[in-house]
Amino acid sequence: MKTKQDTLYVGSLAKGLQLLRAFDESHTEMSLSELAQRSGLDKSATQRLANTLHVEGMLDKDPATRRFRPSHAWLQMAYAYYWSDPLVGQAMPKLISLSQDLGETVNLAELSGDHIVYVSRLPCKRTQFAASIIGRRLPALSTSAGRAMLGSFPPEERRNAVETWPVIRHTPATTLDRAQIGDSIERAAQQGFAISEGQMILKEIGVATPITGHDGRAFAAVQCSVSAHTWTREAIEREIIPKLQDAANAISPAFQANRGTVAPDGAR
Amino acid sequence: MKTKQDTLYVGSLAKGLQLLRAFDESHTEMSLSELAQRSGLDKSATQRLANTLHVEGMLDKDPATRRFRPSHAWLQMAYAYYWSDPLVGQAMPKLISLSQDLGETVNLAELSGDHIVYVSRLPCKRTQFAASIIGRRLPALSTSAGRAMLGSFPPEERRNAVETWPVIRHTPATTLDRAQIGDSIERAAQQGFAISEGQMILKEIGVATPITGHDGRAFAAVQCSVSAHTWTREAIEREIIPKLQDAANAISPAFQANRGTVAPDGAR
DNA sequence: TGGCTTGTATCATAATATGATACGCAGCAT
DNA sequence: ATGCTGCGTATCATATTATGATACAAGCCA
Repeated sequence: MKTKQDTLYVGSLAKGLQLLRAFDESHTEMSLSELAQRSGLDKSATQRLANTLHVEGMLDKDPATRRFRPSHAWLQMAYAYYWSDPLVGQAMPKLISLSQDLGETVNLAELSGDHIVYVSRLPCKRTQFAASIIGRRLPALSTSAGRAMLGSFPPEERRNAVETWPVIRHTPATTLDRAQIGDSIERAAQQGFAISEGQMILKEIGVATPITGHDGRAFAAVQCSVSAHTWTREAIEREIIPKLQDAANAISPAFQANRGTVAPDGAR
Repeated sequence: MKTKQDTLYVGSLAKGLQLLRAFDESHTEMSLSELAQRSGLDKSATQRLANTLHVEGMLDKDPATRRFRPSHAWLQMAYAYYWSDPLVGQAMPKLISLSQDLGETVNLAELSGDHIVYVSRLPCKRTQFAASIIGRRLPALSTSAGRAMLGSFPPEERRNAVETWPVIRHTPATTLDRAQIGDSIERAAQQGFAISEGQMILKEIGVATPITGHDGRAFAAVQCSVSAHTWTREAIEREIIPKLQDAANAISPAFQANRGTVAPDGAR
């Protein structure tokens, strides 16, 4: 397979990254052969690359079971990321206040292609584990944050997103009908906030307001997750939305440089 | 340079990782030549490897300035890490309660060689930015968490650590005298908790209690950071320590498998 | 014991990464 | 304008480097 580009593309490195990517929610530690399977590399390659990653401190290896798992270095990557993302530093203090004020879980989400990524999470109430850890990537169309952001896009782009961006069923309540999703975004565009219900977890309501750059285009959102058992839509609009909007507006100052996440040249 | 081991060590991959490691607090986005400088690789290598990382989505590249920076993928690494670390899932709920209860910043720290790593952070009060983000790595000897953990080690090992583990001055108040550090750890061993003051940030007090495995050996700690302006040592011992200990004890159930972070064979 | 799977080690081969070099394009000072 | 310098990009012949088939060892189950 000559695959991608040519020179100035180092296959070995790419394969090593494949190994790293083989770890996820349901594959938290793997034997050599599992790794080989999941990464699609042959045994020898896996052996060499995994060993390298181990020696370099990217993978821990249980001396007894010989299984690999992510090392602390994976957390340090997040640490480095935070410093590099100008938004985080700006937003964090306001998010903390907001979280204290609301007493509910508050998140910061950024757009990443057609998904959103939770960049910062401040869990308050007891909450689902997955809802308390950063780096989670979800289809933008299925999240309040994604919809809030899309609401700030020009209509044409918005339509295109609604038609082509991915949607995956996570709960029985996940909206798969793109027309409905479009409506939701339309409403977000008019009201300046988005509410979604039970899209990822049943009985979980997401509320989000967009953080916009100087061009009025959103690239992030302040999001809040509450339980449908204790909150009604009216109460949310009355007590949460205003504070969310204040926070988002406080954060959206002079973010001229919207993160230039452009696909590498022609590829992908 | 034949350097490390031999076959079954893939140099290109290692070099790629070097590039990733070149990013830190003070180097958040870099041009090609900066990257080359900081990683010690020649221009061509840097070019090829950085390009590969970009194509693979590990580095974003600003199309205008041509500078590289960490991509969202770096956060997803943290996401994967969390699932792989059994401690986090166990601890998170208790930490959230604790944080709500205390109204102060609560952290979960793990031992990583002679350093500690903040694995989870729940910022409450307005706090230093660095104190609110995960993955931070600090010399164990200079932190309350590290000292609390060391307190659970057998005396011989403890002594060895006090003598050989690294210490770096971060504030004028950082304790550099190893005898004093030894005393502090001694006290931690007896009392079951450690308090440190102004080690990393002036006027910041750290309190920590160890999370121990079945063998009585600590591998993590619950930590709390408070301001010296509003807290006295007495108040801390009276109001914070008991709750910290409760939390730590609640978390330390049957953690038989203490994280086998062993140095790769003979190397390093 | 024998057959299975999984981790580890070895080795000849050529494919792959290498890094020197050259080009184009900025910005900047003259 | 002109020439200089620094930077990102592209090219190419070379041999260093990664490759993956194979063989060996160790544990596990029947």
